[in-house]
Amino acid sequence: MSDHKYDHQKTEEKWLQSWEEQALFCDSDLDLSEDEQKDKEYLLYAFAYPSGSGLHVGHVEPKTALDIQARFKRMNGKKVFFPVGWDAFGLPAENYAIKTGIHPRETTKSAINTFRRQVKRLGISYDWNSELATNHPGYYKWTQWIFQQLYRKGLAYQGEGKVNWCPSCQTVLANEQVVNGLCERCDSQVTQKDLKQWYFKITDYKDELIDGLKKVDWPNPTKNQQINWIGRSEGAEVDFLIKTNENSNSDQEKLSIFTTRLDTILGATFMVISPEKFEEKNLARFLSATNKPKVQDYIKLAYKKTEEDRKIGEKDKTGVDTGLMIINPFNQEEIPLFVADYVLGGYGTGAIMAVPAHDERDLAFALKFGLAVKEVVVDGKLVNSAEYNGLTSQEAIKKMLAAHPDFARSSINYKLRDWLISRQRYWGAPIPVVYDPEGKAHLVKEEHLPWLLPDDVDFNPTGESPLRSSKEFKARVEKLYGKGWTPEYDTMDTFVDSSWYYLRYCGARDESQFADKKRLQTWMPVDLYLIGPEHIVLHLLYSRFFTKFLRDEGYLNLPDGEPFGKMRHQGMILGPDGKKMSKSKGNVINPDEIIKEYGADTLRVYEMFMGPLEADKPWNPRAVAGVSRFLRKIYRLVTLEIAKHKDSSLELLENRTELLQKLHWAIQKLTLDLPELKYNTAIAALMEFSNVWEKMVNSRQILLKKEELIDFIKLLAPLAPFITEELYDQARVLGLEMKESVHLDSWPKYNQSFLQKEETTLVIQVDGKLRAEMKWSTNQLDEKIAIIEHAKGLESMAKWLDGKNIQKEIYVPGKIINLVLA
RNA sequence: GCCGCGAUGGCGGAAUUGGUAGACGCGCGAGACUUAAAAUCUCGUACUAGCGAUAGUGUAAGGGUUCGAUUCCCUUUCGCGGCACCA
Repeated sequence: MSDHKYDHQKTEEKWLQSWEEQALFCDSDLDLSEDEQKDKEYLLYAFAYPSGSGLHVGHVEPKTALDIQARFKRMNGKKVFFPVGWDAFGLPAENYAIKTGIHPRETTKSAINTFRRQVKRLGISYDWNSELATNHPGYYKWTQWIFQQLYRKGLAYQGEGKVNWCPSCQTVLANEQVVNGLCERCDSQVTQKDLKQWYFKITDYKDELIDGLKKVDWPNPTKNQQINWIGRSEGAEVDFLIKTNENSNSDQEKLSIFTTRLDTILGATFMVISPEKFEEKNLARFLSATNKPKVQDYIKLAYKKTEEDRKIGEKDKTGVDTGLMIINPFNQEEIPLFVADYVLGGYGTGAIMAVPAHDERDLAFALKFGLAVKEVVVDGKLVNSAEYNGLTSQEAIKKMLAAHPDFARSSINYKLRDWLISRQRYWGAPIPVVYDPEGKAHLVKEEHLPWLLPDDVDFNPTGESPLRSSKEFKARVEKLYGKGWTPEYDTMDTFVDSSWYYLRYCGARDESQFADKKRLQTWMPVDLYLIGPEHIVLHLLYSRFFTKFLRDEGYLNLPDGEPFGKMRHQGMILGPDGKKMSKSKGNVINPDEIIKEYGADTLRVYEMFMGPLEADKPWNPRAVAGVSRFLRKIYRLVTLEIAKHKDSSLELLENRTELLQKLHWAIQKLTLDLPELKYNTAIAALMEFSNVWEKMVNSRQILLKKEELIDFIKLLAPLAPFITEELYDQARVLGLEMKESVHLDSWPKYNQSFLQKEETTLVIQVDGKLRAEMKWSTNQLDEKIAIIEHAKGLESMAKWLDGKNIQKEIYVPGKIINLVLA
């Protein structure tokens, strides 16, 4: 008899090589017939940034989860497109270059090589023919092309924008590099600096970005996050007047506020303006000599804070009294004007009326500065509001707007801002713009795309964009456009790269267009997008914006304009200590080591078994061994069964009902759970079946017919592709007709007749507490009266029912009986 | 601070159109095999009381709706993700 031990290392490498030779999943033919298109399945994993430290067990989870989906769908006859790529531009490679002098191109290349090797070792069935990397000129040519299309439509424009600036390092800092307002490298105080930068006008699509969410199958919380981010709110704009001493009526300064609670306007006891708006309107000219320096000091201080600090610091509110008085147009009341940074310059009108009785932030501010609190809505009705008393909030708003069109009008505000894409960095796609000697911007001519990222660049921070140090770049522009012309030195935000990669997959090698039009038609939209929760807002919003824009330009026939039909999220794999894995905590698990010790199948199945895909889950080294045990047991059981079939003296076991019930139950469970990505319960079902099987294994008779044995192998194949391929191969001796690979075979079917039991267990409760059980024939579960009578007559029920009055009898068919006493 | 999510045995988790809480795995305990160990297998394992049958308690805390709540509603606590230049 053969040895039933499984050598994972040898076996996995054998099949890896075999799959590679057969090019099993590189369906170079992405051009489907119309008939085949109905069965298309485009599976997308948020492509990864290839970090220098290699693949992380956290990467393994979503890749495996989608791979299982890909294999399951293929076995169910779908045409699967499962591409792979690398989000290869970005800050870490550049920072590494500053530190070591090694060019980001080199580190990125070797990081991608490492990732590619590791991903292949996991047995992820990607279509490598469509592989792409955003730093490749063949890719970023089209990133630049999209920039140019946006520019032509007026959706890319230049404006002033603030950046975090470290005066000591002489460099722009990412928010991530600012820690408590200090530079992470040198601990200097970070300041804000104004720069002329490029923006994409995503706000043109704000309403469609909200409405489109109705058309997609995304988790509701994700939709809500997007909706709240766009932050559409309906309200009113009201003009207040600043009371100044110099002028009487003629040119009184207007100050507009936006409010969603116009009904509370008679409860406004002060007004707050943002530092930015105060400066913009030059209100300092009205200040008294004593107030002026005070206010200006405050504004200076506020400007030093980053926006995030301002938002987070909201609970400890700061502000300064300007000494100016503002006139509420609804009752001519004079209220004081404060400058405070809890009001943001960029939202609404940059000024608010403060109603401390009905707004928590205003209340906190009022309490700190000793300001009046006036209640104007009680039990849903207005009070202290003159002619509006007694009205509901809604009625009051309507009446107020109707009565005073001269200074109050309804208005809709959005939190969404335009997308700032300029980065003063090297490792990104150059913005394809040149400036003429007068400083006017022109697009780089299309024949000059890709507008190559220069190589002769000094990465060390000098206070200016790194591309400025390239002689080649300047010379190139003068040569192509004329003397005195200069390039744009900034590069694009890496979010621009990642906003359209799922389109580029449909034609990754196409040099004549951003993607193959026919393949876009075939494969878009994406059928399942799996991304981490950290991408919920920005990446998805930007991608949807790009898709809608390209559709509007006629490049994409996608009526909904929604790129991702169904989307789900994976959770985070935490360290064994339950904390986020990080080098500094020393709790990082390396997938290579797990593969070496247990094999890729174990790693895959373990990660899928840890818990629900979307949950954060801590790593448990011992539980990995448990999964390995499970797979080795399967190997033992299957090879033993194959051996039994070869022994002609053995016969099929007669009473196999329990085993077959469990098998068909498991087939059903996996058929339902796998498409729902409920892998943890699917694996549990396979374990339950193998437990039943194992208990019978000492029998000298055959337990599973040949076909049933193959069905079981197929059931496990999407989850553990290596060991199942090996077992499938060994099962060829059974002489059944089989495919070249288990992964090309079809998904097993379950037989309903094994799933129905003759008797059903009913639970009997008294006052909602479990007291007894009874069995009842499954096809007579609608006999309510007989069932309740039987339950009441049970011997074990006597002690609960004797001498008691039953007030109510509840029967839930097939489930419970509840007898309610007093 | 704002937006979103979560909390179930010693641990990861299972169960929700409201109907037997704890599937499956880990760990732990006992046993079998073995000279022994490893490996493997069998049985047990929420908590409290009891030899046991059994009874009571129990899904972060408090309250509510219901015949019945892990599931629905309200309040609170704690934890996680995002907050526009990390990707």
